[in-house]
Amino acid sequence: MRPNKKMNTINPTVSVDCVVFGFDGSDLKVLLVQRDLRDNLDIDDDTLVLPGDLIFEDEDIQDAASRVLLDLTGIDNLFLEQIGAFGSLDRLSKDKDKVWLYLVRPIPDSRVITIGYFALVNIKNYTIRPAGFAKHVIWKNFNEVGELGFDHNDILSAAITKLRNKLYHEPVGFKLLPKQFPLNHLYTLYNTILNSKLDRRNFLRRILKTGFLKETNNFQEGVPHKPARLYTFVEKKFASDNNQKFKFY
Amino acid sequence: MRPNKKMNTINPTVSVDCVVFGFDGSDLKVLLVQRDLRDNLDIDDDTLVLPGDLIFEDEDIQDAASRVLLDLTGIDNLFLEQIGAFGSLDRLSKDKDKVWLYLVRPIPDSRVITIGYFALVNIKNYTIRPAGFAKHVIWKNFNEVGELGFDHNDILSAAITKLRNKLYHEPVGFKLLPKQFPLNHLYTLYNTILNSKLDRRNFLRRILKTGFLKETNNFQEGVPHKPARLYTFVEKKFASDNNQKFKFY
DNA sequence: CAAACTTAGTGTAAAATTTACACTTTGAGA
DNA sequence: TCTCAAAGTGTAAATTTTACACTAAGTTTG
Repeated sequence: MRPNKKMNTINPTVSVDCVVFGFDGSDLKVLLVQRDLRDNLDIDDDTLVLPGDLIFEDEDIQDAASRVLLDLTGIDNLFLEQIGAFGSLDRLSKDKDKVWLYLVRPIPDSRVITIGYFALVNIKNYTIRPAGFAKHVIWKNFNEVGELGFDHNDILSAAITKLRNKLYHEPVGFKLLPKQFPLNHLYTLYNTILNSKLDRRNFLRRILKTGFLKETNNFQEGVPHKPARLYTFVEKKFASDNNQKFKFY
Repeated sequence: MRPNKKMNTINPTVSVDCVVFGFDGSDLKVLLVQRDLRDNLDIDDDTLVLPGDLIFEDEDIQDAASRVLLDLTGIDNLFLEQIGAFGSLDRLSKDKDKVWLYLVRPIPDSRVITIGYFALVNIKNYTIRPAGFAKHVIWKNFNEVGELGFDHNDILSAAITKLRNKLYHEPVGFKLLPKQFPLNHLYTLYNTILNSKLDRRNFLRRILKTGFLKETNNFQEGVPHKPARLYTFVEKKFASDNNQKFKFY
């Protein structure tokens, strides 16, 4: 092993943690893992945490985040954006967290700085979960998230703030929906995430005026009422229009 | 030395780098250091870099950024905000960067992830620089920044983007100006940083309507024309008004 | 098959905001 | 006292935002 070649060894001082948001049509959801089940530990600890892991020495940080999500959930190649670095000195100092660290980490006392990422997924793509994941990966309603392990509530707070800001300035809502969706789903999504009650007609008019939506000739199926027309997001249009003044809603 | 007590040892894998913006009345400036002079190296390398350093094991990241700025410039206690983590695998791989690393770093080949911070200062507070700093610390016009060491151009890009966004949504322009300032300085600042040519009357009206400015009974002195009235920023008013829809200009 | 139910889909007028635009005033300096 | 440079100031037209409620269409139930 040559000195300059780091053979995929673990970097014990830097980790990534991912906030994965989903939307089920009425609630905003976050992907969480129960760490004792994930790591096959036989301890009295049902703490939920964000999916995350230490990085490898020769691994790009964002690649590490992708790897974690792929390993854990089978979700590949998704929209990922950095939230920031979290490095408080006491971020690993809760008692239960220490127990866990001593059981699974090579250097349990190491100071670890974590880089938070956030992702938006269409939750329907992941309702049929590979069997192995079912036990320890859960979609939790954002509003019902309790105390998480480590400093993960802080990371989650930063993520929701970022999501809300993005919703105002970039067309990201679509990432939480299927390719084709009725406008009312988008409307509900905005109201849910922004905690608001927007005027429906004004919302529809404005969202259409942006030009990011294209109507299809398909309609909802299997609904017990008049089926709504489905729309798609016109991905191309955004990059060009990407000026500072853009306000999505 | 007890095992859990890390006696202020250096963490060789995590650093901080700071983008300090200043405004001299007509140009946006960035604080840069010439690393060979800073580190007393007798090498053929006049590369400019952002002020930065490795962190200590028992040091909060943001505290590390503060320390760097205090050590280097005498600037204490300033507005600092995280930009994000930068960790590309090749961020330290330019030839000149490697030479420098081998001369000053305990573990020159270590993979280092850096956390970027950005700061806004009133440049006038720092024109009288303590003698020791004068040689290697410079205020460079933002538009004239060339190739920096490491990945510091990337960090700078992220910083300017962040600054421009903040200018739209938060009253941060004041941090770049003295306590009392004429409105035209603020106007020039916006035009300079946003690369725009805003309508002057509309700008003044809107900026006053926000309620964040209070007129004083003081006027410019020593100017060869009608002295303008000076205004101050009413710090308190912001936090309360901090709603999502706020658009500063 | 008719009635009831549920959500889809649609327009307008008033209010508020934004935009474009140019001349007079004031103090300093020559 | 004349000149210069920036300060300071208003309005009308265009655009955007807001508030607001009924009809249409498909599904289900009796």
